[in-house]
Amino acid sequence: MKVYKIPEATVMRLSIYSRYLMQMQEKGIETISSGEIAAGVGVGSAQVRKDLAYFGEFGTRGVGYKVSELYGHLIKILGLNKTWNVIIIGAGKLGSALALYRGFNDRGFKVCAILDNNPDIIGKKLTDITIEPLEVMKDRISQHDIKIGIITVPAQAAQEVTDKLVQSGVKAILNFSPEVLRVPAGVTLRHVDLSVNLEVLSFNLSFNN
Amino acid sequence: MKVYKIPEATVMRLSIYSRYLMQMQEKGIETISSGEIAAGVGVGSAQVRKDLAYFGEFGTRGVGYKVSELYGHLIKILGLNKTWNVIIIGAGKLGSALALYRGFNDRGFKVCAILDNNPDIIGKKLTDITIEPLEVMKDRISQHDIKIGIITVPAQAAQEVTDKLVQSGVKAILNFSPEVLRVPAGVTLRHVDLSVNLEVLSFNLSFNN
DNA sequence: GACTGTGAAGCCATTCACAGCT
DNA sequence: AGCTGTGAATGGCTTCACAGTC
Repeated sequence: MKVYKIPEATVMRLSIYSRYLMQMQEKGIETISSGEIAAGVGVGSAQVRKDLAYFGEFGTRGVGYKVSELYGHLIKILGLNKTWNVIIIGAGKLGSALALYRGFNDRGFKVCAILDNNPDIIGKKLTDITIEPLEVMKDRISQHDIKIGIITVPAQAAQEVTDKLVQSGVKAILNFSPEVLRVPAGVTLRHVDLSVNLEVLSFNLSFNN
Repeated sequence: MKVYKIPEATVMRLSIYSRYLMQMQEKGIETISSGEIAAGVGVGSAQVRKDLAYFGEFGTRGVGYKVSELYGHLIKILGLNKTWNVIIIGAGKLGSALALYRGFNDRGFKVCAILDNNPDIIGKKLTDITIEPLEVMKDRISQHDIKIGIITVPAQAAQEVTDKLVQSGVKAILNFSPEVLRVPAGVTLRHVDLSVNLEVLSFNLSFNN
């Protein structure tokens, strides 16, 4: 375990392996090989073993991996052996949809607050949380010890919101706005660019015929 | 008929460059250098030039690029010089949010149909389109010559819906469900895995301290 | 002097292939 | 015999550095 930098692609695959293992566990499967995991998630078996090798030796030669054990390791590696409180900024359609997305809860992410600056929707309830104004950002973040923020505001507001989140102590940001954001060192940023994803499809359709 | 293989990362950046150029154009800027584009979107200037070099020589040495001209080239490269009709399968919160997402319309994607199998929401109107049952899939796809499908159904329904889309003539799929999908050769697939994105953040928060 | 276009170098992730265990 | 773990080979994207052009 003498590793500095883990490839991001590896981390994403670990997340996918862990979900696959959860399914296998529910099916009652107790032992699994790298080849079976690979077939299940659409990668090569050497890739699976290499990804795991960054973090230790979890298998038994000649046998494979114990599903529950490997799953436990992956959950710990991914930091999912605790609940992460999350704040969403932007309570439009997309922000509201994410706030109610079950997939987050299932994996240990809890949306504790959703903020917006539109007076027309402030006060509206989404199941158990209420849309609040941006002013409460700092309070909610320290109150719930929030480390992760999700941005679903329009492009022109995104950098300002980002700065406020960072200033309030958030350490990781998932950006759904179509804007390239800057964060200081020490803050992790990921960009889910919806239009870019469709445009890659458009490119492939246009270019390959 | 692939000529050269274009890295996917390049295509994604081209999409981002094009959006940045649109902004610069609106600001009235007529000429721009690779270094300015690079600074604007957070990459290196050599990267910008290499990305463009896959498709031709668009600049003038010693000067830079004409914004409107380069923008036009990128739009054509990305296949955005036409309108793409899109179908969404799954009219839950996320599917509805995507159906109403302005960013798609702004870039030439038109959501023509949104389907679901839940009788409680079939018939509901989202602005100008109405939620319809899955049975109309094939009709809508041929009627609007739809090549792109977006999947926002639960995991357990995703592969079945994918197969139906492919069978109905869709050639590109954007998958928002947390499920690894299989498509035949000739169909492009992209996966936007919301949980994976949060889990990468969780990993970074856990691992780097 | 400034900036593009590009071969070469560097770097990083993936795949191969096999030694090592069970 | 079967499967993991891993050094070596491969392949591919990014960065460098500079010749070419305005």
